Amino acid sequence: MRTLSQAAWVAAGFVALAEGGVEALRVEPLAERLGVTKGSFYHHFANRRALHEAMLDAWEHRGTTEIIDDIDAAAATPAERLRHLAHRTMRSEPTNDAIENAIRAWAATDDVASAAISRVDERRLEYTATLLRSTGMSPARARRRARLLYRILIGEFVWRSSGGPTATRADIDDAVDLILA
Amino acid sequence: MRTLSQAAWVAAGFVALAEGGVEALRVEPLAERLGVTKGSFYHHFANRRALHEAMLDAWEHRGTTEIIDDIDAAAATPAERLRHLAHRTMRSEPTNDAIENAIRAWAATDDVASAAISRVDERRLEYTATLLRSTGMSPARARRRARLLYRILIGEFVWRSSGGPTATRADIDDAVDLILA
DNA sequence: CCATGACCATACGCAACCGTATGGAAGGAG
DNA sequence: CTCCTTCCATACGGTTGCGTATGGTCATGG
Repeated sequence: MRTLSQAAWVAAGFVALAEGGVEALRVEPLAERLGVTKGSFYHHFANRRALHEAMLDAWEHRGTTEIIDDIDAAAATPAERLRHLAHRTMRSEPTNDAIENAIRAWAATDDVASAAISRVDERRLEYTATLLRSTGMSPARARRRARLLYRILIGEFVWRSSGGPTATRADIDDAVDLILA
Repeated sequence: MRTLSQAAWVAAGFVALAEGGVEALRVEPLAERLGVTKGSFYHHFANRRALHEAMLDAWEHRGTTEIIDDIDAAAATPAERLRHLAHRTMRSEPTNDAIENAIRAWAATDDVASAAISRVDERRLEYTATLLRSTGMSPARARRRARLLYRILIGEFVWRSSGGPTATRADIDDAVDLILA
């Protein structure tokens, strides 16, 4: 007997989130997509809001440690790690883009989402600043340049998903060079 | 007798858009906010979608010519104009941030919104690239740097509205200096 | 076996909206 | 004054979705 779990609902939620934003996180459509009725949903979750918060939790965990570990493993020197971070952002899957952007847009009107994404942003930012300091940059400048790079990456994500151009390899390398200058 | 117009509905729509995103653009809540009933709405618009498109039209006109004219009038040299453009973005009103971000998020799932914002982006980008070329930069590099600056500005808008830090004057000046380097 | 709990279907009440149909008030044109 | 148009109120039907209540099924431990 094939039975569902909270995780299955969360996974389906991310698909819906990527396709239609937060407003697409509706119980009955999700149930139909999963081939069950909402009786199942309300067995696993107290209400719609509980799914939202479970999704934010899951995303927060994946959004921090996963990326950082991956980059640490893939490159050795700080400059190479920065480049890898930027390129990874550039060629991220469209679904990931859409999820991240949907959550960021969501955060504009939801305090819990805002708090979650702020924690993720802060960890990524601190990681980036640490890399920059490792290249010999002063702490204040490293922090400022990290914020700048982070703005560029957010801009790339958001612009791309609203019809903008995809950054080329040269674009990314140019940006990283400027950050390191 | 105080009577409404399409423009009044569009203006109320922008307030709602800034507060709650596209999903807040609902006919009956808007009517209540305006102190009328939806009978008025359906006199001025064929349906909900017509309001959406009227708003996109209005926003597209304001988002291009207005800003560019303002900057051309406020500063003379290309470098000064770039700096003014960046600072203007930095200290834009929260309401404008919210509207722009809401439309950009909207564009991820709506073709008409996507087309509108793409036209606005292209005009701003071309304007920025022209400024950069005026400083003696090569066309290809100017175009690339313009895209980079645009990513920074989008990142600033979006990040700020999702709980991120507001760029300081030093941040902005630093970024403009890098773009011009 | 059978009793219990996990998992889900079904059915219901309720609320928020969309869009339509219709009539009424108000002001100007003739 | 009368008619016509503009603008809006009221009332209605229909859809979508939330949350609850209740019962059914199936596996499993005792």
